[in-house]
Amino acid sequence: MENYDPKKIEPKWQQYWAEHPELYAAQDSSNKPKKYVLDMWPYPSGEGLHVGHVESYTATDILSRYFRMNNFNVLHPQGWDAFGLPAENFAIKTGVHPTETTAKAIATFKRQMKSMGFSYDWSRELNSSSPEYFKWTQWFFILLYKNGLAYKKKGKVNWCPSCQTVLANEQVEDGVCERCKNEVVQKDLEQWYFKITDFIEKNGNTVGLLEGLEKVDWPESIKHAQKNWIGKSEGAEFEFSISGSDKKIKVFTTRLDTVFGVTYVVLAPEHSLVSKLKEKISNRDEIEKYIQETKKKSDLQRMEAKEKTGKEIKGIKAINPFNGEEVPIFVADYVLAQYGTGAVMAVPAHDERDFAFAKNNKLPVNNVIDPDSYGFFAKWNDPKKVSEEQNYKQQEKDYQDVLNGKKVFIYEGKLRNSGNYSELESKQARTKMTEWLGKEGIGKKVTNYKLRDWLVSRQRYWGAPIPIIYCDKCGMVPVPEKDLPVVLPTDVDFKPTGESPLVRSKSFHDVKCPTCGGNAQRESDTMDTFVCSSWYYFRYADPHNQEEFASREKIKKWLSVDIYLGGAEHAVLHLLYARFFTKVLHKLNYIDFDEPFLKLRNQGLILAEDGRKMSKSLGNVVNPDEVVGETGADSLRLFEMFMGSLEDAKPWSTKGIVGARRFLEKAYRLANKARTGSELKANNKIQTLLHKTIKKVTDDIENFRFNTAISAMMILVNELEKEEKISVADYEKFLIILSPFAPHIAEEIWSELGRKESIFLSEWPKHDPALIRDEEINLVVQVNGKVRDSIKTNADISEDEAKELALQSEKVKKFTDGQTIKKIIFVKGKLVNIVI
RNA sequence: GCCGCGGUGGUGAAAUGGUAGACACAAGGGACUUAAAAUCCCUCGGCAGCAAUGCCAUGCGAGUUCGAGUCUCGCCCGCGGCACCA
Repeated sequence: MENYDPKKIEPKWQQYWAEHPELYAAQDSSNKPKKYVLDMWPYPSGEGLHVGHVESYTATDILSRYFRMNNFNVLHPQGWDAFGLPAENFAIKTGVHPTETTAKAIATFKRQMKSMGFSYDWSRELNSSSPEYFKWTQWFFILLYKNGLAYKKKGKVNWCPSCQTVLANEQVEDGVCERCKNEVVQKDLEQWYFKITDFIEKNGNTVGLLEGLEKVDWPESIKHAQKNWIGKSEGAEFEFSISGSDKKIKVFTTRLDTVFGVTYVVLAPEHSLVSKLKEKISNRDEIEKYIQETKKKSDLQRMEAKEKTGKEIKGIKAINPFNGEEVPIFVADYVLAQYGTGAVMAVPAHDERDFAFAKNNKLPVNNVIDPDSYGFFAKWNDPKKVSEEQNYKQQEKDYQDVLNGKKVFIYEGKLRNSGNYSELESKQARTKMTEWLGKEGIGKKVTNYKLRDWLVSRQRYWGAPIPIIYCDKCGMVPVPEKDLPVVLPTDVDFKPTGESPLVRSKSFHDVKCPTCGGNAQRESDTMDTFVCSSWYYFRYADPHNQEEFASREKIKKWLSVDIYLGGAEHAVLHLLYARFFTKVLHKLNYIDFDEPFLKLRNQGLILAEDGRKMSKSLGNVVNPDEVVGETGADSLRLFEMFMGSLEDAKPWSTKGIVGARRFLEKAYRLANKARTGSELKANNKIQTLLHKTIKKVTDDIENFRFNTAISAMMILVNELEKEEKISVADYEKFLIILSPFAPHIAEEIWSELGRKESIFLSEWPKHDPALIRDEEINLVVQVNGKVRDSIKTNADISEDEAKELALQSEKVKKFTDGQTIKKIIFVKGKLVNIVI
């Protein structure tokens, strides 16, 4: 055998695999059990594949190959989330059409993926920017539109001045654009929305977005992020009447139990009542001025302002229906117009924000929850924290401060100063109070959510056109299915103007109405690229279907996705939207499942060698092409899996990769020692280790612990190296378990051994339970939990024998001599602990 | 502020409540070589000791337990998510 030369063997086997698609193609007509193993499809950026891509694609490749060898019919496709701003921005700068840029980037990505030996079924490749694909994206839009789930609405929206387009709430992070990091401003615009809020809770037979999280195997952090984003809060809505007006102020609260502590009511500056009550307001100018001022502030400024500002609306008062008290009404920008009713009852004694505002405006603070009743002192009573008397005095003072309204108390407890409700616990009080509201007809139990409908229209070119036509006579008309796809025109000027570039394309914009044939115009906005990626996993099941987005039969065969891998940054973006789409299809009876991704894992970030994020500007990006060229794809695959656990962030190490390479070289050289059975004596030690390794690697793959699977194989190889001869049968078993990790070298050695068929047609080896049983163990002997000796003995030594053995140990005697032994703990096959 | 995840050698990291540091990188020493590379062997958490060995050690402090990196509580630090959501 020659030396291990990945430059030679890797291209050779990549070509072989390209010529033998039957090795990895998903089989629509097979009866074998299926596995759908999916990567989040990448945006084909001009920069090419990142080592972070390589990490997660290697993981799914290992799983796919492993499942195939375990006799599963595996669907493992790849495609391109090809619409998006970078290509369009590039076009603005250079005039090169996005179609061209995208095609080039895809070619690079695909070449790089093939050079890694990933076993994708390329016959199912998708490209979201191809008309064959976005025809169905448009079809989905119309499906939603026809079912009342897509609608147009004017309202406050997020506008990115740099990207020159609106953004969904999910695409705004800390007030800045998720893409370009510029500050987002609010604009009043008419835009398209998808009714994602219809699916927060159960919708017909379709399990909602919240409840559905309970049954999927996803990282807790992602589930949490989604729950958080949906932001469910249960409370009550009820009305304050206004003295001297028949208008009412509707408020939402989760703390109805504190309603006797209301000392004022606040309206958001945007609240419609302010203008409706104009005539009654005596300080109209002052209020108007305040509202204008807050309008000037961006959301970011409003959030950052620490002072709670506001103005009292003079001339009117709100009446607390529970006690008939008249309280002042304020406008203040700490109340959000978009949430709840845009108005709140303020209870400074029991809410930090109200407390801060009340202090600023010298408003009364009325305590209505007894802090003593609900463990206010629990914290102070902890003897570890406070045993000193001076702290008792502090407690006393805090207690008095709460009662006197000098301190805020936000916890629940027993009500006081609350009329008939005094002495009730918070929870009980809320129930009774809500009942009373219902009886009086002034309020009810209400659940609020933070999640808003998904804003899907974008004023950009490089996306799927929204298939709607505006007719002077017929109004809004969806493009008939037979006319789909609505393709992108080529006569456009890419320069962003705040309108979609499509507006200025004559060939695109003017059209005949499909209903009446009269003059009409096309909708010129395109769809958010997240719409394209909300349904692509269906298309892989049936990628060439001309009649449907995918046939029911194929969907039934392949979906749901069994294993889904991708970055955590999609926690509330793609992963939420895709679940919404699946739920819509379930509701409309296209499919019979309502969660798209059963098992989700996030790969951790691969950081640069300096521990910072890889970025072009820092010049610390690792290019997979270079690594493959220098060390080989198998080494890169192996090393990325070996670096640490899949889900953790970990820094790249140029030096570290040589460990992977050395391991492969050792494995390769072992072929020289391989002999057929008759030349060998039975080697129990090797047999045991081999079968333990098979078990460990199998378990580890199933549990995404690729790093420890590799170290187990390293241990095996280190041991095999010490042998003069090894059995071919044993060696082949090792090659098979290595093959998902390092497919090229495994194929190469396999064929060197004289095998004519691909190693990937082999069956995954099973460990022999009889062989992995240890005959001998090291019995650990502890004294008071400290290890004092380790005695080699047989594995099924009895309790009495073990204790006897332990007590005889000289090392142990040093510690036990002259002591009374209280007891002896025995753990079978493991240890003896002598307690003195 | 709230929620989630994490903190282990020089480094990346392993450890069903049962020998902490497997595996690998780096470093040091040695063999082979005219020499280098490659390869192989040895050492490699800290302190003390020639050694046997002992003590200390998984962010800090307590607790549960025969026994805690692992479980509980309280802190500190880092990363991520949410955040004037009433």
